[in-house]
Amino acid sequence: MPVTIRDVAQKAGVGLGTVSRVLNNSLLVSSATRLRVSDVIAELNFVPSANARRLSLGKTLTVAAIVPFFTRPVFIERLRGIEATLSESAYDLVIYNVETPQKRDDYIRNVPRRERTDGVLIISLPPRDSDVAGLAQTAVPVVLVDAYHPALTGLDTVTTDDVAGGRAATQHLLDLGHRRIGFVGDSLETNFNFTSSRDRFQGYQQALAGAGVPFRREYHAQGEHGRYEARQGAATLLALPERPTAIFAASDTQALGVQQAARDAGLSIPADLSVIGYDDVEIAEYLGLTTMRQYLFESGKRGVELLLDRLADPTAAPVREILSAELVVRQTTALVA
Amino acid sequence: MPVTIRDVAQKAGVGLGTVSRVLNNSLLVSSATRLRVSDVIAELNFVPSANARRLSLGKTLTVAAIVPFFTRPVFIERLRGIEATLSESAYDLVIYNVETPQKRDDYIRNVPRRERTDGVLIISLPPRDSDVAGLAQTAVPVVLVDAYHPALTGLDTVTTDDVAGGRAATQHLLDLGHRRIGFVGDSLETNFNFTSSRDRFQGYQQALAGAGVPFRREYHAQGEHGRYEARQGAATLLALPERPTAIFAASDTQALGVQQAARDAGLSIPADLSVIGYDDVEIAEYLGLTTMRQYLFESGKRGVELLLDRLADPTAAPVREILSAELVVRQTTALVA
DNA sequence: TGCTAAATTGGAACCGGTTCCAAATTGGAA
DNA sequence: TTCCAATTTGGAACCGGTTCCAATTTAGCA
Repeated sequence: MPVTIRDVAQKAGVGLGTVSRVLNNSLLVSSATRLRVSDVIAELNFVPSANARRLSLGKTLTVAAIVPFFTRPVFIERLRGIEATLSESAYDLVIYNVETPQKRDDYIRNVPRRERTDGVLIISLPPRDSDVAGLAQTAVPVVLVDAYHPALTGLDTVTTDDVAGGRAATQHLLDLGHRRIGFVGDSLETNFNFTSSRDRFQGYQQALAGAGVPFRREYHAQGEHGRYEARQGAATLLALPERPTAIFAASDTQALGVQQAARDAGLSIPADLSVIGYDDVEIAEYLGLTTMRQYLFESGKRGVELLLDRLADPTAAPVREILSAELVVRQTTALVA
Repeated sequence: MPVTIRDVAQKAGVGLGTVSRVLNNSLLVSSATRLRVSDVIAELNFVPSANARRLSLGKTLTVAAIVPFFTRPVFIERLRGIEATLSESAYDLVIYNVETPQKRDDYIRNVPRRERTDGVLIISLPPRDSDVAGLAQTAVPVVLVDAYHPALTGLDTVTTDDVAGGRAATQHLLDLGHRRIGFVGDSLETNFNFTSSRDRFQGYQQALAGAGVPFRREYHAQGEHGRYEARQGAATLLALPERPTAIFAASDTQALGVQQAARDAGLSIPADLSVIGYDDVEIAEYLGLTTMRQYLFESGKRGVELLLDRLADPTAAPVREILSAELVVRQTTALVA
């Protein structure tokens, strides 16, 4: 029932190869013919079948993004960069949302296949050792965004230096005179092997060491990622006999939980407790939260650009890009009392 | 290079029709044959080409969602419902993000085509009169979610009764004794013809009328959707000689702007000013914002369900579903002083 | 005007599935 | 044992594009 390229060819009185050439702006068509064919295409309201095109080209014209919890602000912002950049190209975006370790394994193993997609972006999901062999020799290009594996040097990657970011956040608190600094973050071992919290914790430890402040195990609260869990973790810290005067939360979401805990404990911010978050999500500005700004949108954008580059030239040397994070001082941090 | 169904057939010593039957769980295969073919499929790590399948079936196995500003929390939450429901089916989701009126027109006109997709969800974008003819007779099923057009009675729709919601929000303020109630919302005419703010405004007027409170034009602030604009609009209201004692914001985002304006004006909430929002986005709970809860996730879920039903039975009578909204009282509303 | 190179054009073959019809096999009843 | 119906199997034709090669037309030049 739909109009096909053969209908157009017949009506225009040309061969179907010619119609195809017109569609693809080939230079091998005389302008008279091009005009005639274009008219018929418009007249019949012909739109070529994307599927036939894909099959014939042996490409899917599709880029896949494998992303965990895609409704969290951090991932949304990265996706926005991906979408904005990709929408200018000929590729469609298909999102694979990961909410369980099973889906994660399924997608990482089965999405990067020529039959499914032309290229893959893996967001914030560090490959496991068992994935490495598969990813190192996939038929389609894979770009890691905010994820890394030491053995996957062949893949383009865009990461943020979370260790440096964690150091900078902690240094900010040290500079304000704080010495009793707590850390509220994800469990060091997560189901999804997220590294950001772990790396920021490492930066925290480095900064403390650099300032000659001993790390106190009891100042480290870890739990599932989320506001509620962070609130509980922070509550424990604030109940200590010698409570921290400042808390570094591994994400803005967790910083909100810390603020709740402070409120619960009757502490005012920043007078009694300084709080610094991480990410600079949209709501942070509204809440006046001091935080580390990550270039989230940019990371998605760069990821797509690297992927498109690689699709254009599969032999180019792999690129490893590292974005920086930047301290944004607002109203939740102050000199130690 | 990739393994094809013919490779499998050859290796298993069967015809390619038989392999296809195994893939599609046809009953017309003996179990011995099925087993043998399955073994070869596993051995060769064969995955059928989705494109070839689509072309052969004449279907795209894809559902399109046309959604404005997909990074806003409200739309994200609807998309989450869509994604969660669709991921259980055989369909992939392709998101068309609308950020300009041009894209909107382009997508509404060109996405609902058999060549591109099997079904379309249009989110929060009310069709224009010029779209009606096209949508009424598209080749593919279209479901409207949070959007409506009186002439499109043939389409399945899921909407929320925003007029009733606006009435309920306003009634809550009236019940608390407020009589000077402001409204901060979108411009009545928006580029995208969004109806939610307009409808809630209508509910607001109805509730006022029902309580015998005259509508005061100067209590109505309108502007572009956003926190910043709402802050400005609210500032104007709060600067009036006889300022409102309560403000109904057409969305939670705008309610945040109203709160900022109150803070700027040195008013405390809810002692000096009651504020109610709309949507109950995630952050509302954290901020203790009184608001109207919409079933956003549910709307996406139902939209997909209606679409899948229609794909299964194109002749069924169109369904029109209306979700309700629910008052959630938190800490930003109180009895009038 | 005749001839050759360059520019256009037509359409078969192909991409990798599904489907349908005809052929082969199996099983049961007579 | 024979025959027929039911079950199972094989593979050609098809979906609608692209591409490549051969054929045709056009253009340039002696």
